[in-house]
Amino acid sequence: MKQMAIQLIDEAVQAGARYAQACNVLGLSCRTLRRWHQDTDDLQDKRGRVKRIPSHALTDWEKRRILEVANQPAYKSLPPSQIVPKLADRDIYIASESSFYRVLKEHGQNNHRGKAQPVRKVPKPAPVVARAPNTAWSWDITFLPTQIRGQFLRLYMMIDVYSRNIVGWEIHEDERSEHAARLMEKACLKHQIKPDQLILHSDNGSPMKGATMLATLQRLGVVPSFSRPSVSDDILGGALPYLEVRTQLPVDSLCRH
DNA sequence: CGCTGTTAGACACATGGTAG
DNA sequence: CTACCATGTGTCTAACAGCG
Repeated sequence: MKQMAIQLIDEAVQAGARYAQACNVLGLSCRTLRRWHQDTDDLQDKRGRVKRIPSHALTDWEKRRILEVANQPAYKSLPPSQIVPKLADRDIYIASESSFYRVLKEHGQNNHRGKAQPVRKVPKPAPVVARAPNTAWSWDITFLPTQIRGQFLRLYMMIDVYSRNIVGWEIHEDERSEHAARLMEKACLKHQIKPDQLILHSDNGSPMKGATMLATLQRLGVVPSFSRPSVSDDILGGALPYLEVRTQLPVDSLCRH
């Protein structure tokens, strides 16, 4: 390609054309042509070559060494973030933590070598929006200290998410799905909840998910909703709450309860 | 609730190449 | 010589889920 361009331009110049004009026709600068003339032994176009390996790239030997070390019994169950410092303690440096990750990934060996489970993408559910009173309730059990050290009572409390009104509460000595079911029944009766009117949100405690409670909810036509595992702000006030509140009430009226 | 392990991405830097 | 681009490496950080 280069050789052909040089030949074409030379022929044009011999025929009386100017270098600049001739180069322009081919879309080349004069400097490029002069460099090509100086460098006639290497006329290969080096642009866009697929593989250009920097001089500081890891060598095959270094990559093999990374795999070798990572597969040694002492290191085979450790992540690069631990292998690299352990090697450093022995005055050995092969490559950085990131390079270890890259090389292991390249060879399909980066499969959560440590104790932690791989990160799983849990899709965020569409938020439940409370736009009116008695459309979404939330409930939980709170430990109440007694005068006897180490002994606690349990406060079962349900609030209406929209108005923050306490819709029902009871105190018991233990955590049981039966207590929760009875409280739910009383609250629904008191507030005249109709089937399919209400969503009840809670965390994932055993009384919340107990068979008695779930059966009661089903009988009352209340839709159960649970926080996602390991997500602590799914109920109220979190940055991305599972349960959102659209309330028009003044703040001081909310604080009165 | 705070820490840990893992991963992806942003960024800086070095190197090697072309274009002007 | 400078500007610019592509690529590889190292460092740091944020995000996320799991764990104690």
